Amino acid sequence: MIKITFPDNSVREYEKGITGLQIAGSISQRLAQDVLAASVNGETWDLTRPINEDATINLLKWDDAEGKHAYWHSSAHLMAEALQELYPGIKFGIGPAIENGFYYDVDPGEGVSIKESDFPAIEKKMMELIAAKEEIRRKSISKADAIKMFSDRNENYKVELINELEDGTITTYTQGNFTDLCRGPHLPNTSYIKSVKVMSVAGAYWRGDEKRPQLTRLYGITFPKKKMLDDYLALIEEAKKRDHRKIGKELELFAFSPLVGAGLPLWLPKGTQLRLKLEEFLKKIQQQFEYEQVITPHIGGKQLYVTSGHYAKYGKDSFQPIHTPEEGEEFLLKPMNCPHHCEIYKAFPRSYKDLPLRLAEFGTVYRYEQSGELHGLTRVRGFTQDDAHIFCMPEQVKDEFLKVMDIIFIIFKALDFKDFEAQISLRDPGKKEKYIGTDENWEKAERAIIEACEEKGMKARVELGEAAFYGPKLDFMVKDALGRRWQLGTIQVDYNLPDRFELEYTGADNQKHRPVMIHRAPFGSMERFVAVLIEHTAGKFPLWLTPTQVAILPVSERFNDYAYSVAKTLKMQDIRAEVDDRNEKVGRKIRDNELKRTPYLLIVGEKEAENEEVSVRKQGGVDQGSEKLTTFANRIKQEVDEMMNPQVMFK
RNA sequence: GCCUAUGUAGCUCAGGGGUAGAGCACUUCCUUGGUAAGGAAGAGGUCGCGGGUUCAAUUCCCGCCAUCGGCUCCA
Repeated sequence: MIKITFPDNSVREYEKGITGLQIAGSISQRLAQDVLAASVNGETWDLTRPINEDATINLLKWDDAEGKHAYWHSSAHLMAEALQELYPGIKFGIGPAIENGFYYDVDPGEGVSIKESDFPAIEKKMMELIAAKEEIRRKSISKADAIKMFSDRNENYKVELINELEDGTITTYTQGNFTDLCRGPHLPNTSYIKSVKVMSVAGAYWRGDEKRPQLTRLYGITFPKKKMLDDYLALIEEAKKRDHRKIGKELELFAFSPLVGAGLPLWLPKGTQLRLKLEEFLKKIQQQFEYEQVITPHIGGKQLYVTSGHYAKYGKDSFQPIHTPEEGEEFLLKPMNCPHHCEIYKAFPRSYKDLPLRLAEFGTVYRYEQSGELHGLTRVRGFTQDDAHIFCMPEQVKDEFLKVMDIIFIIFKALDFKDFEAQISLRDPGKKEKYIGTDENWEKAERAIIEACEEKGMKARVELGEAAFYGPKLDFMVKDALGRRWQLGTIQVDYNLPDRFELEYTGADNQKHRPVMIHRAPFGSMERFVAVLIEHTAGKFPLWLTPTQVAILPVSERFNDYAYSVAKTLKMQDIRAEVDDRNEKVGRKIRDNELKRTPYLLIVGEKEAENEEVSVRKQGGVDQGSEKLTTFANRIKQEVDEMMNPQVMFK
């Protein structure tokens, strides 16, 4: 007999060799139906794997991440099995469970491609294999046997994986005619899967390496109930309605033009109003934090970027140099603002009394992103960073870093961004050649970031190899409507550019010292930030961000037509109030659905009759009582002004 | 840059070798006191661009461009 301890610390005795599924059955029939995997001493196991020693067990269901993971992992195998049936000679790469569903990377063979039109056949085959209720069996295998087994089947991708595994830890899972190298865990059989959907197909490089073969990646998702699949698909449809590209077009915020070029957004009047409000908002905060605003040109001489190191690193992959009538003279579109700001620092001799020097600029930069990377406003080739560079003494770094974090928190709070993630990006210690600067400087900078996060008590994910090439960074990531992560705010500690530009200050000791530079952009870029803001609010921005257009319109017999034409000219959509005059045909047409979403504020009324009562309505048309037109107009104006004041916002 | 898909009216989309269709929106008129009202008439397109095949191409083929979903990249 063995002792099994449950999450509530209760203990039961079972026969040696009992399985998770049997334990679940001993508790209740329902649990035995719902359970998908078992956590045994903290390790996730198959339900059918015998337990031979005392153990702590947690039975995992759909709502447990690990349960769902096992479910989707088995689904990946199921899809692979279906593919093996449909595409003889197909070779398999890897097929993991992911956040929503799973994928499998496959090589269907020379000249064979799997297309969207093939999905129904794949789904049909998967359903057949489900109906066959194939048992999924785990087996330990020696490294030599594994290599032989997969070599015999020409599964060179799998063989490559096996070669990296340690002998004695290798397992395979088999269902029907399909055997896969896999750590598991898996469902007991294929019939657990009820509803399947192949979502999309994409190319994916083997092991994420551009230089290696490109495999076909099939994404899929499965559910234990048909309704759950329908709900999931409906959810995606809903999310697509929040797509900033769609809303940005509807609200006339921004546009693209083939003549201007891909990835070069045009800010339309209303989008510009929104953006300027955000910029003004940040400027006010930055004033309080003692930043100084600067302006620098959109181009810079080649030597500027040779000095900064960017030319060597990105020169070939950037917009190419601008030439002048002067022989050999070259300018580059600026891909970042730092070098310009370094030159501002160098414009004068600096004393320790001048530091920290905080130079801020809404700097527009141009980067030649790969064509396939462009994405709405979130990934563009010309964008404006809410950039600033803080030049400070080494002992001021942490304090300055913390202050920047404060600014970011203020912004996220003001805009109700709750679900952000923080990520500390360090360099890949194995690939030091990818980065510029000394080991000592890197270590100092990395330590400063980690300590600052600890001091703020902020949990941050640490990613190796994600650092910028000149320094480590702390990034703030926010998800878009479809759950894709985008980096917004960023803070980067840089010991390298000050070296390259030979920046100096005179210390209290009358000696020359090198300042440290902190790059930071709380929004990241105005383009990406607005995009994410649109998706988070579905285009219903907070009032203080809503560009306001206060108009007082005359009321007359022809009111309806006149108000309508004015509203149309102004592209008004948000009607906040209307004259309450039941004897007139009051702007019925204005409440047209199409007009409702304009980020404009409209007050209609008669200029002469300033004492006219207006009815004030909430969204949804609920009467909020009435007040004088002028009172209302003034109140709204004041309301908006107050909301624009950061001091009021964060009390 | 790579893989997949798409590109037809302002928007959402249908169609298909014989020089274009719907709904919504738009214009004019009529009707209408209520949160996406109804009717009549009208306007609107070089069917992404460039080649090829054909008597004839928006449709078939090739190339390019742009866009969607991914991969790689992201100073």
